[in-house]
Amino acid sequence: MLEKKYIHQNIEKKIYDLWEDGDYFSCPLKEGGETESFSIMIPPPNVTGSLHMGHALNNTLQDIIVRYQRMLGKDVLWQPGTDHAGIATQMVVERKLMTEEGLTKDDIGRDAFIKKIWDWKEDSGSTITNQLKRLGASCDWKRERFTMDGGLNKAVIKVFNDLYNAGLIYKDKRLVNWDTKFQTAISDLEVQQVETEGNLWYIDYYLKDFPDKYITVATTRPETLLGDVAVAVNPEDERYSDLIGKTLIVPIIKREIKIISDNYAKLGEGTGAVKITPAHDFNDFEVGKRNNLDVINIFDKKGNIVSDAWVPEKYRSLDRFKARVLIVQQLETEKFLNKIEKHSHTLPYGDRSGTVIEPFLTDQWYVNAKELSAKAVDAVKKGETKFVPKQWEKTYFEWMNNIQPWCISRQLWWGHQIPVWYGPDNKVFVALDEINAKKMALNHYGNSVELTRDSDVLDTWFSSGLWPFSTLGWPEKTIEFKKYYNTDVLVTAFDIIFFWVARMMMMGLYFTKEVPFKTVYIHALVRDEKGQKMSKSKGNVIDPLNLIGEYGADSLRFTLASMAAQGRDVKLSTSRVEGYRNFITKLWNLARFIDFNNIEKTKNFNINDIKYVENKWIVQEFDKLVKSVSYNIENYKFNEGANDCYRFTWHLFCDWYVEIIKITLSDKDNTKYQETSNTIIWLFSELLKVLHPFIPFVTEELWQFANNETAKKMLIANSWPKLTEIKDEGSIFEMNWIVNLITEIRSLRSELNISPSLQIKMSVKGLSALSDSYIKANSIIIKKIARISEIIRVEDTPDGTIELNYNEAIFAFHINDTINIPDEISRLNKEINIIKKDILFIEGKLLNKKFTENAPEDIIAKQKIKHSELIDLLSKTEVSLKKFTLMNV
RNA sequence: GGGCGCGUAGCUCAGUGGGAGAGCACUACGUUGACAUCGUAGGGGUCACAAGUUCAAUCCUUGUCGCGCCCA
Repeated sequence: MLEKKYIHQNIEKKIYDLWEDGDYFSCPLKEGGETESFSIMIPPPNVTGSLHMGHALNNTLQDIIVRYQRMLGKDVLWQPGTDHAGIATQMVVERKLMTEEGLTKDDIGRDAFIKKIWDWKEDSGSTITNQLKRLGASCDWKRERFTMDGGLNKAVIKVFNDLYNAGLIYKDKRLVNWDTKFQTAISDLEVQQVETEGNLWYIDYYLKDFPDKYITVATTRPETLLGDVAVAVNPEDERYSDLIGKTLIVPIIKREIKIISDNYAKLGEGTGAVKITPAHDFNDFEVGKRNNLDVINIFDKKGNIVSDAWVPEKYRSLDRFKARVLIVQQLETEKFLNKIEKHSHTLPYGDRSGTVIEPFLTDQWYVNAKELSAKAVDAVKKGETKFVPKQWEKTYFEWMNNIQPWCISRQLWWGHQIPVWYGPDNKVFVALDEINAKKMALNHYGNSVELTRDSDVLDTWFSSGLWPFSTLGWPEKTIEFKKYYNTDVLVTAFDIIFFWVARMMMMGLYFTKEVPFKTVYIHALVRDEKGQKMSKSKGNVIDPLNLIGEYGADSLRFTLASMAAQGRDVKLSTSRVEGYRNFITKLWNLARFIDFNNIEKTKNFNINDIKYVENKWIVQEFDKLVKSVSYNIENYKFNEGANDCYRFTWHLFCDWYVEIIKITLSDKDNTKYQETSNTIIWLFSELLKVLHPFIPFVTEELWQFANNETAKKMLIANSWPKLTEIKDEGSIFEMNWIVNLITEIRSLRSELNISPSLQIKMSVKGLSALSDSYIKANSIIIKKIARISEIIRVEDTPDGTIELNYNEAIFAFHINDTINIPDEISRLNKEINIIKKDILFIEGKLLNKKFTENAPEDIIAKQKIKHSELIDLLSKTEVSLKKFTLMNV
């Protein structure tokens, strides 16, 4: 016997262990070409991360796809793993080191610190993968990889060498986004532009040769005047045209700088004159290059003012924000400050550190991304990789076409150390390892010299970019690589298109000559119920693990799937999860109904042999479901697939089919019993298969119940349902006729406030032969569900009955005692008015020549049929009304 | 400034060139040995606004208003 309730807490863990113990997640890796393969690479979550709603959605969708493809019989690999997340991980371990031992990473040194990180990874690095298991993710855990694995490191080093040798990696001195907290370069994608209320300071720069004349420049960063090398004006600006080439004195430091003409100074903006600080502004850097200006750096790595001799003593080593205050004070005292205006502008913040990012001049390694991007763009244009929904291609092209050199070096300790060694004269040797570097050095210098390895590491995305093939053992020519590359689909959110999709496309095409995935499915972002991005600072985070704990993983999965409409964000509310939890319960109770009736699978039952109408009807409806769910999963319409499942299970199977067959099942001697009991257990069992990708736990548990004796394999390893051979439109029509009739009777009863407990007699007039056969065949069903005591065929409907016009017939209900004549008159009048309005509407169309001339025939025919039906209904309803009017006299 | 998307029931969202649907919430009633995490029935919508295309527009086009996101 099944438990009275589905208690997910007791079952999910048990089922998951059974799957793992039975090795159901491992890719079969069948050699040869007979079995079609299907592969997905998980977007590796950050190793320091814990499961949030985005992960929950992302992995639910992947799991649906993967379970479905497995059931189709394909050789499926879902490759899991985590990303070493340079800054984030280093930050976590640094913090831990400080709280537990009171030490900084510099106190213990690089090697010891890296060991600490590995220790941490050993202890805590599997948090998120364990959470994915709770969600039900059926990844091939035995193949789990980490972007810092030895094998992946080998791939990274090879890629660096190859790209360097091809001239696609180079060292350059440019401005980078500098994080003063972590003291490393970061990607511009890791910089958040934040709208900030600030000031615009107007500062007077006096001319050297005309001490009473000055130019006023406006700046949001007065402290950078220490690094000023020019003031630019627009060549068209008449106000300044005679001043170009003249010398100005920078306030405070008294540096002499030139007034230059450059289009960067905009005519209408501010005073029209801008100070140029090439070392601390991306635009100024370009102006400096155009005009051959010096580059004067005023900050150290921490964002403090440098302590060079030329810097006034009181500013040396001073924090950049304190320096600003003091410099403004000094400008004011010395009368250089013209005015201050409120000004809102955007400031760059590091998304991990939360500090203001500085443009900073450093030596870094770059990948010539422009060169690599061309093929990545072509591949999408040619359709080798398709974006779903298609609109995201635009975003991809937009970014790819404006791609900047990719800065790949990071001044961190945690990551793949750059395979570059420097000779005593800073000569660069790029090699696979130190031994090879030494050989190269020996060749170059003629004697052995001391080499120093570049201390920087590579951007995390440099290694994640290789993920689709490095996880398969590349650069070795492994059978995994042959079988599973390229992958079928990448499932991810749009915010990762630039970070990751673009990089995998570039790296994949360069190194494997193939696109890394045939499809990129971009799903929504999960927001809270008000549509706001979930964030810790807003406190609106819904923890998926809490939801799993309360409602079960299946409920959460089903909710996410049913809300994953393409091109729209998912606004999640717990009431929704609760609603779908009820769906799980409904399914459970369906099983209990079968259980209660002691129905078990019998051998030698062939679904194609069934002959009773209700069974043929529901089986054909089920075939429709199978087709539709397959289509919807294959086309990434998860919400529609989930809703199909919901509708069929609840509103067809439970609400109608089960109710209809209850009578049959209550009597083992009923002629329909054998077929019907076989059909329901067959159907239930097949339905579990269709639901399994969405709600794997409860379906697996019920599968055990439904297949007691016969189940050799767990549900996860069973085949997706095949369509039956039953094709009988008549049975569908008949059952719809019955269902609609019952619905009408129920409506009428409710409208007339007839107690459900009251069984009423029903007279029927004017049935066609076909309808009559329907009534005959299904009278027991009608009586039971519509609460009818007796069905009598009559020539004329008796007086004192309430009449229901249904298709060609009239159904009259004998409720003399409780009848309320005035109420019935008003009910009929209301109905007549509605019918008349409908008739007018349709006649408006049919009398319109333009409509009859232009509209397609089937539409016109439909309208005509509807019209005649309405006319018929009207006349019959009017007859009913007349009878009551007479009675009312 | 450039780009993308969204305004449909009280709320959260589907959907379609031929009289608009779901979940939740709401109202009334509870006959039934699967299910009160339930059942039956019901109320509730100028499909943001305006113009255009069309025999026909919630859907296509354009514009307006409001909202969100991405990029600079």
